[in-house]
Amino acid sequence: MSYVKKCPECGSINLFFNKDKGEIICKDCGLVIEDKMVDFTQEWREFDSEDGEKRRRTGAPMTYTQFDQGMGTDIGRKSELYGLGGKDRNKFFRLRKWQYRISTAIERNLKLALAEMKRVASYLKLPKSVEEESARIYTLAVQKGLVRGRSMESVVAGALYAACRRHEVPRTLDELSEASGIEKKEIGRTYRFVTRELGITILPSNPADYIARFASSLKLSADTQTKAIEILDKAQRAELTSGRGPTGIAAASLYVSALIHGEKRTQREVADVAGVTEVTIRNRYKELLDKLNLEKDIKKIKKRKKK
DNA sequence: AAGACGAAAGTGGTTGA
DNA sequence: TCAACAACTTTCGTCTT
Repeated sequence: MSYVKKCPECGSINLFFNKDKGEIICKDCGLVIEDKMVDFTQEWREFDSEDGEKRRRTGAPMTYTQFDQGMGTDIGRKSELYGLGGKDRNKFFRLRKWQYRISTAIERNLKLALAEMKRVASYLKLPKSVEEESARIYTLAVQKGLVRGRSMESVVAGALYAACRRHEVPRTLDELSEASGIEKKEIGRTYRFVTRELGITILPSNPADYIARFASSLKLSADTQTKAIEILDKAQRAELTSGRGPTGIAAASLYVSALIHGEKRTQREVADVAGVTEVTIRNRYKELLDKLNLEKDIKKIKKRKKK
């Protein structure tokens, strides 16, 4: 297996390693560098604990979701004091004190923020990869001093939102807002600010990414989903999508395709799960009918019903 | 009676001077 | 910093099933 250290596309060394999918992805340009990777479990067997100690070559995985990336040194607790004489004992306490002092405001802030992030992420059932990315973004933001003057929570929410977008598992601002208790516009503001300051480029979110989630909460069939994506595709080619809110488009496509497949949902229902109003769905829906001449499909259904 | 449709006025955010 | 502007929402009345 070739061992990749740099992204062949943009040269970045900022690679993202997704254990579940077995992929390596470039965090900067999104290129999937290596997929279908082999097996990452240890290749030896442990017959007793000593054996394992000897053969283990690495420590715990490095992660951004721990405030010190899982690599800090801990000076132990009292239980480990057993057997230390008076001199050593004093030394031990001095070291503890220092450690405490060293953990500056930044680190304490990070600790708190990452706890909050974990909470929100699990509330939204976000995959680990997104949480990781979000933690990375937040860490960078703290290091650049971008949190100053903003509430920690809002930056956390902004980082999460950005991470979702990057990983193409978009959650709407509304959902983030509900989960974090931060106002929607506040999240949007910090999100824009942080991404701009950190120079993170975010691709405009793709309506297709919303389809699966909306469809499942509406209990629509896989066929309907496929059709909706097909419609979306056509809509994009007809330039109906630029400038419009992606959720509106996704919702309208789903609505139409549900209609075609005879799994009718009311505009209200679709509007609710998509977080837009019926009116928006209607507007998009009308455009879709006009530009993609789907009328014939709809009419066919109606005729079939009459028979 | 519920859902679909459309008009009109209001809202928050972006853009360009 | 302010005004114009586009997208979207809210509200409400009417039509259709």
